[in-house]
Amino acid sequence: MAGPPRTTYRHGALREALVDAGVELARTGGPQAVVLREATRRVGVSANAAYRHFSDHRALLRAVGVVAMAQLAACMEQEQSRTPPRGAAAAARARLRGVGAGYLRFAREQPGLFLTAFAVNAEVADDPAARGDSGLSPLELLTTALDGLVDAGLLPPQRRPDAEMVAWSAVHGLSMLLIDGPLASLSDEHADALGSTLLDHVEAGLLRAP
Amino acid sequence: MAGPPRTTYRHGALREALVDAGVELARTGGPQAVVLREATRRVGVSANAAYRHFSDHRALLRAVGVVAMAQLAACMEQEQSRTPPRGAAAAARARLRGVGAGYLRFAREQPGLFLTAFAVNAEVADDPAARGDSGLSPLELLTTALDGLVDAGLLPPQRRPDAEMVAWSAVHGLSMLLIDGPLASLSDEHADALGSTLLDHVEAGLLRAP
DNA sequence: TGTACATCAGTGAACGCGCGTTCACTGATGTAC
DNA sequence: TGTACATCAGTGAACGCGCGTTCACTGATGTAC
Repeated sequence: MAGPPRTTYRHGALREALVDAGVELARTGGPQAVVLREATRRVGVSANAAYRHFSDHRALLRAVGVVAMAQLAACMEQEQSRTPPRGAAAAARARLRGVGAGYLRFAREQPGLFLTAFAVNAEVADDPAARGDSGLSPLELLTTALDGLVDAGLLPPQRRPDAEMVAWSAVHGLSMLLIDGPLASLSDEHADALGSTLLDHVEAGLLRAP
Repeated sequence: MAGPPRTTYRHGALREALVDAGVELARTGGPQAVVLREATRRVGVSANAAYRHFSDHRALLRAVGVVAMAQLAACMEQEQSRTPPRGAAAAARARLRGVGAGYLRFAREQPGLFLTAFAVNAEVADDPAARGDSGLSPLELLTTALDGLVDAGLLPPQRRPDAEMVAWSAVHGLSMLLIDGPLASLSDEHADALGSTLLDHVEAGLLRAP
């Protein structure tokens, strides 16, 4: 983790190294585990060196959260690009599906980062680094997908305003039940199946006749 | 909080007093705020006196969680008894509605206790004190309501197995978005309306034709 | 090209804090005689 | 009814821990002459 002892007096890329260490801490133990002293320890630097690059502990956590948020967005985009859609309507549905599937997969595979992203959500919403390859944040990916469903004539426009919240709630709730909650001990197969079923329900709920 | 200084050497009901203090801490600051030393401080007792009644800090948190869980169940039951239903089908639907509405209301009105109940969820599931007046736990209230929908012929039996998870996810997810997340700054009116809409969606999703 | 110097990213030690937990103890209480 | 006594719920002090943060500092680096 700390690598070979520095020969140079100056580290050269301490900020990045601290963020990396912080990401690893968050990955393993969630936002609570992003401890400033531990990050500096892992990088092999004195504790107060962090203050050259972060105003305080929270700023480090925020930087870690930005990375987590970007990874979440990337996970969604990756899921979206898995099933090449044929036809505009199918493509629109697949885009929403990808958003949900990516969210669930990230929560399940990287619960620590997922919780960290959520923990700093409000503070990093405007950060241009908290985005995927498309340049969109997780929320923007959802918004775009829902807009696409309206454009395709699948989602009744009067249902559009609440659609974010309905879809996000369902998917976020399942994520939490699977991470912390009563569904934490499920096998991956069962969890995946549950995720699929949930996404079916969300789709059916949104796309049902008005 | 601490009341008048004890005249008797023995407290007499220290366990209850510590749980009460813990509940107040949880109410204000969530599970993180349930600090053993602070609870003893509020009761006006030395820190280690707690160890006469709890094996360790976690045991105190668990006891607080049991109270929170019972209050959650009571909130659901209260919501269920609000609208007296007419007709078996309407009654079955109202029972599910009450479960969801109570969950959302408790999360919104007592976020600290809500998070505490969730935090100790697995550990207090079997505790007979973690129940409402009906003797049912929150999960059992949900299960019972869903069974009632099947009995009333409203919920297709093949959808029954996943129904808990679908309903719970939606409602838990919205709760979290409202507490911690991007919906935290909503007005009560808007939050209530959102809750209603979400419950409509859940119902529509579960009860739609097979 | 070589040297003096300002910059500023690092160091090492220390701070105050609050936590959970353990120790040997004390004294109010209820009970047995 | 009065007294000796065992019980055990409390006390007070201390422990080790790890945290975030601040202090005065040092020395490698790049730049100006």
